Amino acid sequence: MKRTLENIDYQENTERLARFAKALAHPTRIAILKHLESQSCCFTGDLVHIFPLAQSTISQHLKELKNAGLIQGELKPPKIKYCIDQTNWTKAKVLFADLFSIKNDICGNGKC
Amino acid sequence: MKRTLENIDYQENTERLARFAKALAHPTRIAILKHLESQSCCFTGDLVHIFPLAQSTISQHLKELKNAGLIQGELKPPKIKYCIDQTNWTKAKVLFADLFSIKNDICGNGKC
DNA sequence: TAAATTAATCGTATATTTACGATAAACAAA
DNA sequence: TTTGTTTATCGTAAATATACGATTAATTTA
Repeated sequence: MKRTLENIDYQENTERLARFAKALAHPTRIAILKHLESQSCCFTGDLVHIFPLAQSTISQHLKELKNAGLIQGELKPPKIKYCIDQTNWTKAKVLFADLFSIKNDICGNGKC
Repeated sequence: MKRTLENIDYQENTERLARFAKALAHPTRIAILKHLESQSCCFTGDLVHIFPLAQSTISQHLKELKNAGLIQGELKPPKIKYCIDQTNWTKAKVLFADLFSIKNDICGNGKC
């Protein structure tokens, strides 16, 4: 970015969808989410063993997923259990589905 | 990124999904796609009038969408008509739907 | 209390992204 | 041929993303 950035006002959903997409814009994060889905939940340490990445790097990816609202962490001292945030996960699912289904609105008024 | 980058081998679909997500990771590009869907097609110039961004910036966003395969340009000298690339658009739709539907596979073997 | 375990955060280096203006290229129209 | 229109590309600046190792913080265990 540079100088201005204009601060364009996009539709709320457009902004939200872009944020979700950004969180999904890295293969490691997609893989983490897939793993969370299949295992329902997991700890940071599990992921450190699965991926050939530093613990701090995994932690950073988890932070981004958390900031995007796609996962949530539950304290299980001394570990932290991460799970999909079902509410936002569903929200994201709907937003993506909407984007890809516009084409089906043949008459362009949302009624068909 | 830095030094190593490890070059982790993720599943083909994971990589592809991440690339699509990256293309969608900016509100301007989402808005461009929504506009393309509603209008079916449009010229670069149209977008320059719609968004308060420099022509070169719009062009750059279009390039990224094109590189991701989500849109394609057709020469209509001296203009260029951009449309959704239906093939890849469908591919992306399926990949996102798959990601968000893993949860429905309750028994974890893809059979339910 | 001391040591071990777990995960976040800090500091840092490099790559990529995003924006702009300026220029170039392709073509139509005069 | 010259001019105007349209869009891509170049060069550049600033912000963000991605990776690492080192450190810190919280809690359990010995």
